[in-house]
Amino acid sequence: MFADHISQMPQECGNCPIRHTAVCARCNPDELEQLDRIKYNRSFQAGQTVIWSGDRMDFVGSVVSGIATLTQTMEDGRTQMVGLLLPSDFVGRPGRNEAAYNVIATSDLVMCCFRKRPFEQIIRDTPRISQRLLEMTLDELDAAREWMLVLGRKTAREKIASLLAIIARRSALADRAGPDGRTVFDLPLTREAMADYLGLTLETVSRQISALKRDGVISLHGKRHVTVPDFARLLNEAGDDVQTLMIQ
Amino acid sequence: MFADHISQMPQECGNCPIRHTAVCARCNPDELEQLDRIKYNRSFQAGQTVIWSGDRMDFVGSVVSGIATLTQTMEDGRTQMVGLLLPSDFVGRPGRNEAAYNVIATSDLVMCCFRKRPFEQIIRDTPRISQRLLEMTLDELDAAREWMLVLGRKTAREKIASLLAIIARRSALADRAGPDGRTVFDLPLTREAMADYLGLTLETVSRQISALKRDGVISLHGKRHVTVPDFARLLNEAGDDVQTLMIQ
DNA sequence: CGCAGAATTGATACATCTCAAGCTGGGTGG
DNA sequence: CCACCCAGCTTGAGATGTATCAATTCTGCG
Repeated sequence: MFADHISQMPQECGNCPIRHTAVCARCNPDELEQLDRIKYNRSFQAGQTVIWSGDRMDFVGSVVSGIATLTQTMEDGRTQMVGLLLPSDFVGRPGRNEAAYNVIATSDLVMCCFRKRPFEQIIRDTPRISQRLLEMTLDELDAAREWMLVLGRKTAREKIASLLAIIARRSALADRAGPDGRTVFDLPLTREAMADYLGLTLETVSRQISALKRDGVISLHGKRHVTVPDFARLLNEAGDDVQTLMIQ
Repeated sequence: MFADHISQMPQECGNCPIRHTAVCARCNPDELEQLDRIKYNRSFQAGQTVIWSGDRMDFVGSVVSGIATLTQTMEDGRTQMVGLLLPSDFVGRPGRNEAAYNVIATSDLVMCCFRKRPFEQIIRDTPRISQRLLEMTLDELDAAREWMLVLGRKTAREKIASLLAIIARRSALADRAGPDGRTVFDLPLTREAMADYLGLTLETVSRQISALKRDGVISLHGKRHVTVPDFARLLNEAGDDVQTLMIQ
């Protein structure tokens, strides 16, 4: 097969694309230097598994570029995605030795990894890092709770609309071009991955995307490139309170 | 109606039931003294709302005794529970001014509240507190992700079995009496609250509890007192990997 | 060109919801 | 002290949304 992973020389933090958004966002030069000493880059190809649930994990790290998913699996194969990792998102848990979830590269992926033991020591000594990690973890918890509402109470159509809205908002590619407020972005997930995100089957995902297209809520160019002519309408289809959400 | 809330004199931290499990768990006497200066107790009656989503929130705090729920609501009234708060659980988010969820007392409830501004200053200055908060937040995130698997991929019967197992494990009342390994505990939730936890209707909850009873997985004494003759069987009904989970 | 993975579409099955009717047990007031 | 009340719960019958099983149809790529 392919090389299990492809090590790369550490990059300069100075021109790192996630320098001001990742766990190191608020580090001063001295703290950055400390992290630099224990870091290394790893690259993965689309489809590769970064780590299996239950495996020993001797690093934590940040997604530098690309997309990965966090999934849980039941014995009979039912799969639920529990995290969607975009650049600057943090992977792994300080103080835990084994991975709790499968981490899979959905696209080609670059990660900035820190050796776990020294990283644990650094967060003990460096409040600016542990507080940034707390902030990021609280954000993830909020996102997880929003996701729980989607999983527990929304219809298939609302789920798809919610996912599209979430991806549009998180995706750096998304921008409202022109005064008409169209939103354009690429879907980073297959239909099956979307199904695992939303607790649906891939057939239901496909049908609901077709329905949203038929109803003019979205239009597709290819399978992955999405245009949303009216973002408020999409939020409305998601069952969200449009007033509250458009403000941000 | 009732008094909106009933203030009480702060209790001594020394004999506080959550002294060694809450956010203050690892404080030294000096740090405890700092927290003591900004804390106050509040009591709520069963059914009372602690705070509404969107309301200004000028405190954070810990559940001292009793049970509360965190819920999200859609405009049409659909409700999803996103947190179940037991003694020592933390409520509120440092750095946020408005509540993101409804917090409702399910039983009579006592909270140890900290004024938000000074608390935010203290966690900036006191690594032992912010690191304990990070640890608790990571635990909550893990619980939320487990819950997402339940919501997204489990059947109604598995959902009920999962909830019973979760409550049994978290409940202080639960104990394996005798060598036969029976587990006994009280349900702290109505059928409707269980439905909101699991993304079901209360009728489905009722039917599935009846089915588990009929099949001998559980027995009920009254509506709330549960006996589990064989905990491994309950975990099996929950769709969980029994090998992994019984070890803890 | 033709293959393989990804996606779409159709027909049917079934789990859960919805609507509706009773039941139960603990508290209250006559 | 008993009857009644009512929130919480159970059970039933039928409706419905999503899953399942099964063909096709795309699409990108060697």
